[in-house]
This record gives sequence, structure tokens and C-alpha cells, in this order.
Amino acid sequence: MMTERTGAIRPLVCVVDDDDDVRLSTETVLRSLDYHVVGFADAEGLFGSPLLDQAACILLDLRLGERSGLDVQQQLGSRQIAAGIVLFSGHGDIPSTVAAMKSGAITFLAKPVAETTLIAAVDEALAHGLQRRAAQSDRDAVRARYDSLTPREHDVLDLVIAGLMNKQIAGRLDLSEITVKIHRGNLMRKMQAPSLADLVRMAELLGIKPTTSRYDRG
Amino acid sequence: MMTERTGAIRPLVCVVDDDDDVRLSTETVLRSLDYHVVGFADAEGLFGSPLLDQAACILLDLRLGERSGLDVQQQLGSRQIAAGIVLFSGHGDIPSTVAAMKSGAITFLAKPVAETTLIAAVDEALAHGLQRRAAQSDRDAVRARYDSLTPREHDVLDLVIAGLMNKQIAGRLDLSEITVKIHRGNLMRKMQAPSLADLVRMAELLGIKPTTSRYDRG
DNA sequence: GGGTGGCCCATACCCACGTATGGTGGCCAG
DNA sequence: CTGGCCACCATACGTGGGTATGGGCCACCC
Repeated sequence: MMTERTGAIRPLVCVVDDDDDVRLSTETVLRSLDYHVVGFADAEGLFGSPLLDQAACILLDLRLGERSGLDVQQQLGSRQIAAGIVLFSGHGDIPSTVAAMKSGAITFLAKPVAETTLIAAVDEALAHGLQRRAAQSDRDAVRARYDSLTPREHDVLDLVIAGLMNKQIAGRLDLSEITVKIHRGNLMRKMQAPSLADLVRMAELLGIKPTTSRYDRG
Repeated sequence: MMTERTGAIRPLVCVVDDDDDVRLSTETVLRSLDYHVVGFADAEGLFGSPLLDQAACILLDLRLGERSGLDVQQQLGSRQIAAGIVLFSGHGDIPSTVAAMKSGAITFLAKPVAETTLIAAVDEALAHGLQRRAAQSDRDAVRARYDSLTPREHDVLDLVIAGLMNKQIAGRLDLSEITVKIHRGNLMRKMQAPSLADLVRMAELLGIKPTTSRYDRG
């Protein structure tokens, strides 16, 4: 699956809690089990850290000063952070739990958290985070190749993955068939697609839906 | 998207609660808003009903006599019921909520449920349920065609979607190239795939991963 | 025993695909 | 203004894909 190995990155766990006692003790527990842990007292610290992009698991307190952990979670999502997120709280309620889970949290823990429970949650979050990270780096690589295509190549790709023949593509784009062939050959090379099947899967990965399809006009 | 229209099915909402008062009042509220509702006092009633397959939304009490609503939810999942599931409970706790959401519940409501909250949850569950139902019927249709293939056609399909040329497929399966072409033509017809691109997407839909790929042996 | 269906193969033909070679024109930046 | 990139097109050739025609072998079932 083309997983990325950027010089043996140890999976990173971020602990975000404004309560120093809770945060530090959590960090200590995890470090004793050989996890790579970084703590933050607030959301600003987390978002300001260059380590954020390496996080594979983020433990997030529901109450972080003025902000809600749910807001932070949303923000992590919009920043494309591919980490498994675990929320925890002393006064957690059901609506918060539902909101967190809907936004893709791995789990929601009630303080005080038993050590075994914590470990299980972290492990699960790490697994998800690493998997998401791998998937995302694959997708980014394909996306980069896709972005390197010229506008015309994009047009052709779109119709190619719709299953149209070169002749039909030429008709749609008001081109000669030979020109379509050239664009097609170029985009296959640029996308590094060994075959049409691979190209279709790449397009699926990028969420590119084929336009109209199968209706030709000579 | 090939959505199925089996004679104007009105989306069905199932209410499962052993408390008659709660169940009946919920039914009444929903019916007054023109939802199509059926109530059940226990899980046995639900699973025994022929209406279950038509359900697009299931409201499930967390406590159903001896059984947990979570068990029922699991069972619904293993029975391939494509409905949006909403759990609700008077004494809901966070672990239950997490478990429900992990299993794909739309939301988890605490009793007593405000009417607007209920409606919002039902609408969301219905939307999910109907979408899942449509997706599932599409997938089932493709699956049926896939199952109609002969073993040899399965072999060939597998290598076709891996992007191999007929010549390479013939080598792998120790066949003549012409035989591969025949199988290929037959499976394209049986799968009702207008093009290779569509075949690849069908295979993706069925979760068929291409074997090895791109390594030939002359 | 004859029918059905799966599996296999050959020749032959046509079309689709890919690419090489060679050329035109537009646009923009150095 | 020249070099580079994009877009466009033509002829030509080789290969890949699809299908028709015709045939052989085997297993299973009525």
C-alpha cells in the first residue's frame, strides 16, 4: 500500500489537558509504557506545535479553558490532521459524547480513567491514526500527480475514466482522435498509472466521479 | 445511482420500547407528523416482523427487558438491515453511548426526549437509512451478477482488474490468449459493464482487491 | 443417449489503442 | 526574440482487444 517510511517516526501521542496534575500523570503512565508522548496545557499550544503533524493519537480534554474539546476536534479535522482522537472528561454528558463520536472520535472516556482503559483507547487511536496517515499520504501522492496535469489532460482523464472511447472523447471535446491519444498517453505517464484499471482506482481514491458516462453523440 | 423503486415504499420508522406509555406516545407524535410508524414491545417482535426489511429508521430503547439495545443493534447489523438506528435511554451512560456510536448508531438520546430533538434524529436516521438502502441494493445487484460468473471467469476478472494484458493473463492461467478474450467478453457481458472502467468500479464496490498486479512472467 | 453448460483452442477480421515522426500556432518569461 | 510549454493535427506502424465461425473435450442430468 505504498506506506511512507520517513526515517523511522515513532508514533506520537499528544495529551491536551489544562489540569496539570491530570495531564502530567497521564503522560507519566504512557511514557512508562514506552509511548512517545507530548503534553499541552491548551489548544493554542497544540496548534502552535510543529509536532502536531506527526501526531497519530490525540487525547483531548472536553474542557480546555474557554474552548470546548469538541471545537478543537473540529479544527483538527479541518486541518487534515490524520490522528486518532480520544476525548475524556470528568463531567461528560451524552450529547457531548454523541457529538465527539459523530466527528470521528475513537472513543470518549470518563475521568477518572482506569489505566487499562486508557491504554486500550490509545492503542486503538494509534492504529486508526497510523492507518489514516498511510492512506492520506498515498492519496496526497496521487493528488500531486493529478495536480500536475494540464487542463486539457484533466478533461481527457475525466472522460477516460467514464469509460469512453478515444473517438467519443474526441467528439465531446471537439478534438481529433489523435490529439486525444496524445493527451491520454501523457496523462497515463504523469499519473504513473501502469494500466487503465489503476487510473480508475486512482480517480476513485481522489473522489473524482465520472461525468455523465456512456451517452455518446457519434 | 440506480435507486430502487419497488412500488412507492413509504420510509418506515420502527419504535422498539418495552414501556408501553413511552412507545405509544412516541408513535403518536411521529404519526401526527405523517411518518409511517410501527411499534414493538420487544426485540423478538421486531426480528419476527416482515416489516423489518423495510425499516429505514429504528428507534431502540437501551433496556429491552433482558436484552440490551446494543445487542439488538449488533444483531441488526449482522442481519444486514440498512436502517439508521437511534438509541435512547433514561439512564444512559457514556460507555453505552460510545458503544452505540461505534456500532454505527446515528445518535443517542436521553429520555425524556424533546419533540424537536426526536424529529431531527428520526429525519437524520431516515436519510442515512434510505441512502444505505439504495447503496446496498446497488451493491447486491452487482454481487448477483458477480456470483453468476463461472470460476474461470472469476479468475480472469481478477487479473483484468489488476490491469494485466490478455497475453499476461493467458500466461498466468496457462491458457491461450484467445480463450482469455472469450472469457473476458463473456464476463463483461454478464457483469453488464459497458467498459473496463465500469468493471473496475464494480469490483471496488464489491471489495475485490486485485491480486499481485503488474508482475508478469512473459 | 442426447441435451446443456463449462472450458478449451484455432483462424480470421476489424477496430481501438499507443507511439513515433514531424509539423503548426499561441502564450509567456527570461 | 528565443526557448519552453501547452495545445493541436497528420501519416504510419505495431500491438492489443473484441467477436464471429467452427471445432473438441468433459461432466452432469433428464
